[in-house]
Amino acid sequence: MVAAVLDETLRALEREGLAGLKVEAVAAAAGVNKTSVYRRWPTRNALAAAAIAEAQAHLTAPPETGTLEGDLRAVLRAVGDFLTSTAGRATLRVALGGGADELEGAVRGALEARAKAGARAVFAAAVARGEGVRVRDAEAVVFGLVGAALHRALLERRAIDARWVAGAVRRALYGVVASRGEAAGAAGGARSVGS
Amino acid sequence: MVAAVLDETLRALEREGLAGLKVEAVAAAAGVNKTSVYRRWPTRNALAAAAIAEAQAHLTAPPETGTLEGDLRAVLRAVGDFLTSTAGRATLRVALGGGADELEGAVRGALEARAKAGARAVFAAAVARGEGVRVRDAEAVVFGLVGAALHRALLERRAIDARWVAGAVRRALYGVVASRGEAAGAAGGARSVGS
DNA sequence: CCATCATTGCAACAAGTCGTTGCAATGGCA
DNA sequence: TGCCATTGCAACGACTTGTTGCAATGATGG
Repeated sequence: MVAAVLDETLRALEREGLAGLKVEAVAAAAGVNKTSVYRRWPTRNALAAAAIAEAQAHLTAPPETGTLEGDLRAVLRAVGDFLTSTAGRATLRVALGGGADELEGAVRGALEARAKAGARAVFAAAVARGEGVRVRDAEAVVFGLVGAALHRALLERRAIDARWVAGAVRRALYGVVASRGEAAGAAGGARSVGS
Repeated sequence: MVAAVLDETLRALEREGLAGLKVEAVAAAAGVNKTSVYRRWPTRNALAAAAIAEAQAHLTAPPETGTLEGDLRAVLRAVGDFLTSTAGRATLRVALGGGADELEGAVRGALEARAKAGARAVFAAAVARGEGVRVRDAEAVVFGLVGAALHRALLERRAIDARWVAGAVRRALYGVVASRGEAAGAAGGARSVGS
């Protein structure tokens, strides 16, 4: 019963957002009486928080690949999977809410902490391997990539596939300005790195 | 009366989103009877659509600066201003909605078309000037920058100031990998370009 | 100055939603 | 069997939503 309700809650959050979450509708969709839902989760926020916590618990960090470009691709693919799942879209809808709500802030904080930790880990490993990057750029690069994925998944509504991920990571690392004389070379060379 | 209601509608959309929009509350906040609102805009979506259309009508394209980096900074600053305004946040909340709604799709389409047009114009001008970029990358770069701004404004909730804009554009154009031997030089040199 | 017309305010309404409560039914466990 | 926690069910009061009829207002034109 708990699992079914939390699952339907995620589905409802994805569709309607936190403000539009209807406990009674969730209960009905889960084949349960609304009284049971109210008894276990007294408020709308408690129900939403439980559903989101459940969803986050199933997340797992991508494995190391041995190169910064590979690691970033893996991270961005994981972000893409998250952004195209019901759990992820529900989480994001709550995180992107108005701002006054306490739950929204907590979800935002959790997402940001996760991204920040991943960014530092991946860049620290790259620096240790002697790749020409600075840990100083870690957050900015990863936040930028996650932002690009947000734009693609939530605004453009296009698929976050391997091809797009590879291009985004390549642009983030090497830019798009042809540096003196080695025009397409950098892009082509970079494309052979990573998973 | 019309202006006051549409203004309050934007404020309400920013706070509560499309699903949480309460016509009666908007009317009260605008110092108007709800009947008058219902007569002019029969449905919730009609009211929201009118408010968003009003908001978009006041937008203006940033001026050309003479360099790609300067143009991109101007565009990103404009995006930042939009994302920190009531009108912008309201628009985005609607655009990022569940997906089934017709209004949401229309708003997404309008935002994307605007970004796409800006991207092509800026990159086409840069290519014409002989800067080492390809128009092919225009959309990807601008969408990536807009996405980064989304992440910063809506998830991190940090200010989109000149410093951050300059860094984001520099990274987008030149990347973060120190290309053979000119480690910090590329960043420092790039910083002197543009507005 | 008056007649006309559109706009707005107001009060009441049916229908529906929200969260609570009291009580009965169910089912696992000793 | 007796006990306990969990769930279903029906009813409730309070509130919200969108509609309607009617009166007040105010601008325009003769």
